[in-house]
Amino acid sequence: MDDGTLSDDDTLSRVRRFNRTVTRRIGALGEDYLGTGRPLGEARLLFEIGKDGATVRDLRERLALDSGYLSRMLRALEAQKLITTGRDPDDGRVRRVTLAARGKRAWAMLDRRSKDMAASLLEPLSPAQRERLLAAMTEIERLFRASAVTIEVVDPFGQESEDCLRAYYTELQERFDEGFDPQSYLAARPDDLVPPSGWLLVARLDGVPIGCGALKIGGSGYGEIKRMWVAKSARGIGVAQRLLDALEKQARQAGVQVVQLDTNRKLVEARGLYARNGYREIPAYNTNPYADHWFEKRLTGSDT
Amino acid sequence: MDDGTLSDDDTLSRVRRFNRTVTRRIGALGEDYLGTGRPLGEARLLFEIGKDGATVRDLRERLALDSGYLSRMLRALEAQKLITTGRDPDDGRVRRVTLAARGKRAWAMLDRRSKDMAASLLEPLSPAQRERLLAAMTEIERLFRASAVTIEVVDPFGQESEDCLRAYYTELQERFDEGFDPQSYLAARPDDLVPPSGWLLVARLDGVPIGCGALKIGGSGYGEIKRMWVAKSARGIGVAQRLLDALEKQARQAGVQVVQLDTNRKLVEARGLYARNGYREIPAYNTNPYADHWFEKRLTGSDT
DNA sequence: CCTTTTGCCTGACTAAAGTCAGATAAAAGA
DNA sequence: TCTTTTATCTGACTTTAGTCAGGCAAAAGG
Repeated sequence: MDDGTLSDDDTLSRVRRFNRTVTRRIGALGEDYLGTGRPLGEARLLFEIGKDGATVRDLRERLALDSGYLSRMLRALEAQKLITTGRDPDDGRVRRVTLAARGKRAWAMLDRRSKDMAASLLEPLSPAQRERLLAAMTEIERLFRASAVTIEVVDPFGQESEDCLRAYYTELQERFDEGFDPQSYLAARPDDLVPPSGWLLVARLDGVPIGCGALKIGGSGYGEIKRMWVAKSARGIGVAQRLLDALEKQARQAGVQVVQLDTNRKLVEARGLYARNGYREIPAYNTNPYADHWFEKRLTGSDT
Repeated sequence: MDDGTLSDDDTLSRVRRFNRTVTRRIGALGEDYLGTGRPLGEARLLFEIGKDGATVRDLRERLALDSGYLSRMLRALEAQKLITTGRDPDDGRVRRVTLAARGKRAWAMLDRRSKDMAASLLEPLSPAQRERLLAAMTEIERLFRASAVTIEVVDPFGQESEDCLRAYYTELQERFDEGFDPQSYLAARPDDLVPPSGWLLVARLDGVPIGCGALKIGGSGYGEIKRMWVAKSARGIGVAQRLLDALEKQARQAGVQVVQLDTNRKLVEARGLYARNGYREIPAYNTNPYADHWFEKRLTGSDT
């Protein structure tokens, strides 16, 4: 439990300090936002509607606003002739909001201000400093994304499971030399992934599935890892590692002593991941036509 | 004017994206702040009062609040028995605010939440990722600080001028082998630094002077740079470079063709700065007892 | 000692932000 | 078809955040 790094007070205060610094800096910009003479709420709303317009439902979700409140603000914007609203052609309940000419101008002004603000942050810096700032920003964003990834057990019959599986198969199809035919593949059936005989984990970023991994319990202390997949857009931030950790933890809890898995020679990153995590290559333990390598790992004392 | 880097749309959108990402992440914390059931303003105030208490004047300054508004909030906290107030022993006009027992508990809770939040950001990351996150945060803070530094012409008879000069002299005293005695030093007199016969520039960070530099106009196209100083706490973020740039710009505008300056052998960074900026070492042009090196630079076509 | 200045407080406002309980109409489901 | 759900709107509120004009007392300056 005592993690050393996490309980380190200094580390935490570093993070808190960063928050303070950045909020102050960005708070100052927020005021600039207001510099348009419009209340912040309206400005944000206007900005969020964007050039292409949006549905009210979408806005409500994106800005996390009370539906009544949003409706009122929209009407205020309408009264100022900044937006026009109309029914959504596909669903008569949904309203579509579009920027009117004045609204487009207001939007452009907000956009300009936002750019100016960003520029004013860079302006006093030397080219070298700018480069370092951008690099650090990119790094922070990546790591914030990484930190926002959650892993959860899901129903293998659910929608998300299906979406992940389809994405997984599509990827295999693209990458395998021999192509990929789900029919001939030794897939785990959804029934095999219902606890306690198996688990399907999904990794999400902002609610959207971006990876999965499954554990199938076999006989006499054996377990098999299947369906390891991470969306291209979310690679390089340690999602696969976390999925693997979670699966192994789950396996341990289920009394599994040896975890096995197979993989294709084209999936190099996967092989690297398994090697890093102490998986040893073993002879084929199944006849999966798409498998070129078979691995196993003996799980030792629980470490959590 | 066309800077290339600054007008680069991609660079700006990078910055804006960072702002969005971070605000969202930190906005989520703001709500956590609220998770205490207290309005944000009160929570911030309570937090700012801190374990040691604070004077009302201090709070007003730190949180940039209207004095009436602050007073009202304090009264609200008092009504909730979170704080107690009393006169400042040194100045009967000033009021001191101290956390009462309940206030201390509330404060501890806010502190806990803030820590938890920071921890929850780190928790999903691997040790290597954590390290990189902290490094990037430190870098961003440094560069934000750098970007927040402003440079302005000030009155050489003013308070800030005096403060800077004293700090400058103290530093010289510490660093020169031979010590430093202002009396025997060939200082620029304040009168020499009043435009248009001279300029005194002060660099500020959050309103606090952290550096200065002066330009003294001599005869026949000559100018001399004096009083170059940057506070220890603000070194390594390019303040001296910016001061030098500003002084040279000022010199150009004043028709100066050659800038001269002297410096002591112990001020190595300064010598490096001048060398980097095209200053050539020349024979002694004065009899300053503390000078070991004399430099000059011929200013060419204006570049701004 | 008298005038200013400083620090804090009060009263009287306002605007922004947000909540909540229905009402209404379209779409989906049984 | 009838019910239920979903998407939005309206009206009636509250809370938060903030401004501004004085007012009073302590301290500082002359």
